[in-house]
Amino acid sequence: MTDKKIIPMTDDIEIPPRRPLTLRDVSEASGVSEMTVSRVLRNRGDVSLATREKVLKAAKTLGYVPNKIAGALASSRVNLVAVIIPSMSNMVFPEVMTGISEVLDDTPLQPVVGVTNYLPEKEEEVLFEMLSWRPSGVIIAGLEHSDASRAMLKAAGVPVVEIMDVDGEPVDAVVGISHRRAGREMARAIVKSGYRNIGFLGTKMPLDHRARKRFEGFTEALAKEGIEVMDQEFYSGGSALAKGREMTETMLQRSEDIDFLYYSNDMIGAGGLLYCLDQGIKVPSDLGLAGFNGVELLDGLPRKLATMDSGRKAIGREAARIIAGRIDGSITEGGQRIELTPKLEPGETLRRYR
Amino acid sequence: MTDKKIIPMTDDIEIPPRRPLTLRDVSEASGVSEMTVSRVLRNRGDVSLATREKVLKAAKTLGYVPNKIAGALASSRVNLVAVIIPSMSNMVFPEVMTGISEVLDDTPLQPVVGVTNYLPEKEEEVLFEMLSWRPSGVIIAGLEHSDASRAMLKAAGVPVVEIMDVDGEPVDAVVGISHRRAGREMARAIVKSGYRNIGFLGTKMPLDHRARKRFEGFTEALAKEGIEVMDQEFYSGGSALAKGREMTETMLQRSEDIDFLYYSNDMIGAGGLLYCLDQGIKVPSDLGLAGFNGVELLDGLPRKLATMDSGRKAIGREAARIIAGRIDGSITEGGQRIELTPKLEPGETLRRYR
DNA sequence: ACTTTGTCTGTTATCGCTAACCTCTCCGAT
DNA sequence: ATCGGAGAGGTTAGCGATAACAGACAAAGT
Repeated sequence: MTDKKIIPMTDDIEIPPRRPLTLRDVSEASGVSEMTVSRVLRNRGDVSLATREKVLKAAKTLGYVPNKIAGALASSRVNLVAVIIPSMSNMVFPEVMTGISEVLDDTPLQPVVGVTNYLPEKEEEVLFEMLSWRPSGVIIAGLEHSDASRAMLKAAGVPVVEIMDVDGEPVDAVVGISHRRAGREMARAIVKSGYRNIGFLGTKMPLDHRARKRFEGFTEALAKEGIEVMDQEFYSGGSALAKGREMTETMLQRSEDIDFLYYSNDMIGAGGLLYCLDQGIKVPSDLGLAGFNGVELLDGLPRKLATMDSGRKAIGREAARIIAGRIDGSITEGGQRIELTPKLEPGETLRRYR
Repeated sequence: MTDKKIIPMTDDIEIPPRRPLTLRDVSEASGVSEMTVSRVLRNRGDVSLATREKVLKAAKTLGYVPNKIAGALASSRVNLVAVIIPSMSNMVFPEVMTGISEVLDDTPLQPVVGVTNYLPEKEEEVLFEMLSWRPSGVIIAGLEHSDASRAMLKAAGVPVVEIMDVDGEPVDAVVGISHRRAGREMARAIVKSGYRNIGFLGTKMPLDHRARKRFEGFTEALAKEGIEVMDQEFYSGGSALAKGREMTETMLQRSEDIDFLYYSNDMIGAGGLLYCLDQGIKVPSDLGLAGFNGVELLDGLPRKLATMDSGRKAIGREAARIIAGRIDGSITEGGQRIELTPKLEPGETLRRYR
């Protein structure tokens, strides 16, 4: 207040700050200590109404944006939750994110996303990078990680929730469904409907452990009925819908007797369905179809594809709840395990119970 | 090295560190100064091979993860680029992200995503939050921002690239297409194909400025031909594909003479197309259809929907290039403007030139 | 032998903020 | 009058890294 700086007076009202603003600038502008400004800006401790308003006004007119880097370092509190997922471009992870955001929006926490493209090395990199920002929690897809990744997760000293899958050993908490079981249940439903010559069409199979586990559960349950998968086809890359068409065509030509196609996800399943309708193949009487995930896209198809809802939004919500609870102290122990039950949605591409 | 801590000796070999590791721990473990460790870990300055190896080994066995918060504060360098987009769940932004990542992967920079759900207030919040981490650059969708947001962007003192749209005044650089022009061109193509009774079906229209501008350009070009949009229908929320069906049904019932439907995006367009095929409506002879975006999903449809590719990946790449260039100093001035040209893809839902 | 140069490593002072502690005032209870 | 304690705000010391400068030492030049 007393020390005046020589400011070149021009016609401008705003003096664009070359150097980014700090608490000190606000403190000088409002005539109180930096600490008080800090208190006002964080709504901490007792500050008189008058001072509070003075400070807020100064901060606003200056356009002050607090530096969280400094804040985080000083308080060793970071309101970030690392979310590590394999991909953003299929319909599944955006929905998981929605569930996570829904819950975190009511907390001071903020999700930060890292994408691994289903590559373990990339996962390791992304994890390392994210942990170096010292997030307050980690949500990570899948249970399969490199040793180094697991070590980092353990050493991070923050809550970790592995999501999507429960078939395996989690580092800490886990929220998901059993994909093996999902595969088994679908197999049973298919057999129950009277199909016997079954083909499997899959995606990114070496890398997508969840798809792999579904396939394993699927073949296992079929084996119990004395049935073997008649044909299989894998792909990766390209437009899933178009790939679904192509693969379906290929398989139907190769294996004429086939009467059911189980797809590793709804997108290629939808492609297959559209292909069948185009070709005038009678679905579900001559050929049954099923996918996996329960994406809402299916609602717009001419016929509703049989699928199994994987509860993505719920998974996101539960995972976020665990993280939030552990951070705010309302949950004290770790290692929780939430297994959701996928629901079979028979749609219209599975013969009615016979 | 000299001061021994009392550690309860158990059978475990690893002593899980309760307190997160710091440079000091590595420095003590390897017998050199913190500074040297820092140099090794960042590959800066000269360090003898012997020391380097010693340090790296210590860091690895301890499982040290550098604290970027401290690093960023000390160096006032943050390798993050804030990317602010309205939504993650449609197909367009994941593709933009792909373009961005492609370019940033070759740099030390890392994208961090914030989602606004098309809400200006949320955009302001997200922007504030991200700027408080002092990113090295900002990529933000759209040219329409609240005054406060624009002020923050200007004051941030980092390169800003507004993407997707070029119809308006950017804060700094801009990369995108002209949606007004896209609308106009589509209108011309439609009229040229002989359609006259044209309906428009749109999404999230009050909030999605790009869709609005396309609509404006569209009606403007039609007006030049003395044509008025015959009917229009808007929606928000729900499964886009299913909504496309519903809206199409509604409109066709309401306005019997209609012979063309222009959709504000490919997803609802695809829904409309599927509906028409279901109903046995002759596309494109009795009814023409067109969407917008050029999403790859269209490749799998029974008939290829007319659309206009918005070059999302290219937009992401160009934006990232500007940011990267400005940060590494290879680009010195700001304010660049890159207008990409959307390409009409007539597909099979637009009558051939008559 | 003595400076010069370069290589490698250590020391010191921040970066912008917050935790923890401290001071001062004022007011009611005793 | 004295004391306790709440309310309001200030002071000091880091948080964990890095920039910038400052040695130490060995090889090289004169």
